[in-house]
Amino acid sequence: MTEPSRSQDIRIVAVALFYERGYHGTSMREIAARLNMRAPSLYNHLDSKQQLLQEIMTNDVELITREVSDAIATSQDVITRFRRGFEAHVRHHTRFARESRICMTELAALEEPAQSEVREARRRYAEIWRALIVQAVEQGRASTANPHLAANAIIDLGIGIARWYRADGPLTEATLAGTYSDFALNLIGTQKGN
Amino acid sequence: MTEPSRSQDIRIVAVALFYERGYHGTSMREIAARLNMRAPSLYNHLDSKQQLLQEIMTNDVELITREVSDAIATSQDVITRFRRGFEAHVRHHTRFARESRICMTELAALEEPAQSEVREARRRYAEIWRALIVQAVEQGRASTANPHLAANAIIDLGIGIARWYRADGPLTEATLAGTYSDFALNLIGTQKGN
DNA sequence: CCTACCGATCGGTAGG
DNA sequence: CCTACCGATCGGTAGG
Repeated sequence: MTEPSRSQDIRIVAVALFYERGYHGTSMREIAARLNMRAPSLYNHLDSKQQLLQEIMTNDVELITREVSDAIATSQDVITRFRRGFEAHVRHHTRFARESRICMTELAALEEPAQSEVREARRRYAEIWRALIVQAVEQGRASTANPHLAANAIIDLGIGIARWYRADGPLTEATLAGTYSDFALNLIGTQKGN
Repeated sequence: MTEPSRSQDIRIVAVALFYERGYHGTSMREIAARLNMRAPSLYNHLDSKQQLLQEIMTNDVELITREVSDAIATSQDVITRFRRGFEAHVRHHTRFARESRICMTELAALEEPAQSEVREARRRYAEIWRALIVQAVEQGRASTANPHLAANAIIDLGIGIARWYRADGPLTEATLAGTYSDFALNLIGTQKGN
C-alpha cells in the first residue's frame, strides 16, 4: 500500500510550494506536477486545498507548543527553563522554517473556523512565554519592565529566523541557538551566565 | 482634476486589501468595489496589478531606509545613533504596519526584476544595522559576539511589531518605541542609561 | 491513477 | 468612467 507515504509526499510538496509562492499563488496542478501526477489524482488523498493548508498550520503550532513545553519542563530554575525553552523555539524555526513561515504568512488564507482555532493556539503559545517571563521577574532573575512586550519580542526573534535562515548556509543550528539565547537573556534583563 | 488623488485612493485600498488577503488573494474587482468603481476603470490610473505591488514595496523599503538614515545622522555618539535609529525603525513598523507586512509577506509575488531590486534594497538596509553594531562593538560600547546575527535580530524585532501592533490598541507608539529600545540596547550588550 | 470537463473567476482590452 | 467581453486558469467532479 502506497497510501500513507503518498499523502505524506503531497504534504511535503505543498509545504515547499506554499512557502515559495504562497497559498493563493500555488495551484493544485503545480503540486501534482512535482509528483508527476495530474491534479484530479490528488483528490484520492485529500479533500481540498484548504484542508492541506489547515493541516500544515495546525501541525506546526501544535508541534512548537509541545517542543517548547517539553523543554521548559526539564528544569525548576526559571532562567534555565527560559533558556531551554528559547533554544527549542529557535530550533523549531530553523528545522521547520518553511512551515513556520507559512503559519505566519498564510493565516488570512485559512478559512473559518480553522483560522480562529490557529489564532487561539498561537495565543496559548504566547501565554507560555508571558508566564515564564513574569515568573522570572517576580523571582528577581529578570528585570524587564513589560513582560507582555518582552514575550512578543522573544517570539518575534524566533519567527524572524524563519525569514532568513538557510539550512545549507555556514551557520549551524547550535551556534544560532546559542547566540540567540544570549540575545534573549540580555533582552529580558538577565545577566549572562545564569 | 481628480487624477492624482484617485491614484492615491487606489494605492491606499490596495495596501488595505493586500494586507488583509494577500496579493494573490485580492482581485482587481475587489479593489474597484471598495472605491465604487468597476475593475476596468482602474486601468485609467495604473498599468497592472503588479505595478501596484511594486510601488508599495519599493516605496516602503526606500522610506524606512531614509527614516533610519536620517535618525542616525543626528548624533555622533554610536549608542545614541543606535537608539535613535532603532526608534525610527520601530516607529516605521507601527505607522506603516500594513505596508511593512506586505513587504515581508508578498516578496515572492513580486515578479523579476523588481523582486531582485527590493531584495537588494533590503540588503542595503540591513547593512546599515550591521555597520552600526560593528562600530559600537569596536568602540567598546556594545559586547555582542556576533554583530551580523545581532543586526538580524534587531531588524526582526521591528518586523515582528508589524505582525501584532494595532494603532487603536492601548499601547502608544512612544511607549512601544521606548520599551523596545531598551530591549535592543540590552540585546547588543550595552548597559541601560547610555 | 487517468482524461474530459464543469462553472467560476482571474487580469486585462476594446470601444465608446 | 462604463458595458461587453477575451483567453487563461482556477479548484474540483464524473466516470472509468
